[in-house]
Amino acid sequence: MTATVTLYGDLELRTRLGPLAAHGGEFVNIAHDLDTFPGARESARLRAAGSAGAVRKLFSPAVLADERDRLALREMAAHGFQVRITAAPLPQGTVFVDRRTMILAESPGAAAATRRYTMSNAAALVNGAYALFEAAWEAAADLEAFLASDRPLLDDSARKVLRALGSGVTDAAAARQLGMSLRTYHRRVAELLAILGADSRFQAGIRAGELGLARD
Amino acid sequence: MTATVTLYGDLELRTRLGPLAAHGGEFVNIAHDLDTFPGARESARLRAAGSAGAVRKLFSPAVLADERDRLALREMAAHGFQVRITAAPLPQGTVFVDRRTMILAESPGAAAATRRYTMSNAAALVNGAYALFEAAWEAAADLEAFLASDRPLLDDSARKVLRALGSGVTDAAAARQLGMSLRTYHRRVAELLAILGADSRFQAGIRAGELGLARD
DNA sequence: TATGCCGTGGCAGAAACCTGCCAGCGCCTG
DNA sequence: CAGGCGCTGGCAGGTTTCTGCCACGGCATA
Repeated sequence: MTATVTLYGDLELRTRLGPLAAHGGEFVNIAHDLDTFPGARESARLRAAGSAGAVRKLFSPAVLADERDRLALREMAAHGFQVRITAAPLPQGTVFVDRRTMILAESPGAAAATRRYTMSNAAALVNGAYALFEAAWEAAADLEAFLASDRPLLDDSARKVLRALGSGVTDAAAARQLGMSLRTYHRRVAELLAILGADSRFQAGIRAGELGLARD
Repeated sequence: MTATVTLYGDLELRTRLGPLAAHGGEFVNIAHDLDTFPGARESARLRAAGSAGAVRKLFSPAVLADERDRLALREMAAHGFQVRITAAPLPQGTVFVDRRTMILAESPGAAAATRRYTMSNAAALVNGAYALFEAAWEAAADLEAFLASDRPLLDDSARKVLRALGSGVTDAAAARQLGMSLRTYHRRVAELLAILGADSRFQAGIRAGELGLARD
């Protein structure tokens, strides 16, 4: 294979990717959701019997929109795949095989027969992209942690409470700032902690920090 | 230019990169430190007069090891560059120009004349790598936030306290788990909060979460 | 040996946080 | 209009956290 080739259609992708992925080495899949690459829902299960520990999957939060896909992700994780969610949209799908080959999905919305993929084993390109993947992976949240918190859609009130909490002032001061009574503030804090699935403020802070909630 | 070419030595890099970077469009620089790409310390200053807002730089924490480099980064930020630090090592340097061209540094430790770079404007490759960059960027910490916390090197004891705190149990339970008295645990907690520059546990939790300290 | 320093642990008092209880108010519905 | 519901705010009691104080033990040094 020359360093970089274009694959036309899902059939050609499967033809080329199949043998690469079949021998059980390291497999990395980065995608917007389970539609980014064809057969993602099925291939995960087929591979489950192999060296699942070498499989890493990074998705955008969009993958969690569908209940069945959430179940599918959980199943992957239960089979030993490492699944993480990043806050970024990941509009472009990427697959790494054994850190030597990468395949990029070019046309997210195209039909299976016309969809194009770019496949490369040029060391410099693969290594560079892989390093970026590692950076994104490092910062991404584990699937279960993500689901546990469910990346809550905090309403305005909750955001304000989170910000006040994060500023480090006493509850009395924060309540005054927000123009509510201390009792109400305490209620809001308790609700926020419940949303974040935390039993303490520190634990809630870690969750919020990891999910980037304090940046919103 | 064909889709992907190899550049040999820093001189050829500058010859090709110079015109691309000179017109002031978007410029992204991803690097281990300020040695990853030649002239990083000088070119940042030369560019400062242009559209600094379109310059983004992502570094690994190694870039902060040298005091002068920290000052250089601060200067970049003061000139309007966006500078972020990711927890990943970023062994491979990458430059994106206008989201259409990317250049990857191949030999981090090589001498200037023998160092190789791979340059590509293949849309699929560039877009895919760029998406990964965006994911890493999204999760990276702003330089000032990083420096403010200074990514504390927590010793074993502090890590244990952080983990105990993050588990959500009471201080009494955590102290028992760690085999220390409640008073000592409180001292350790206070020290950790001081290290994180926080006035409350929630605030400290956010800091720790954003910095990925809970994962170590 | 005596002294000083440092870290630990117990205790106490204060501050901060947590939550149940209840009254009051506004809104909605029959 | 009356009744029900939800939310707010004050209060009280309890729990958790915070930190100063002091005694003690271990270690290093003169």
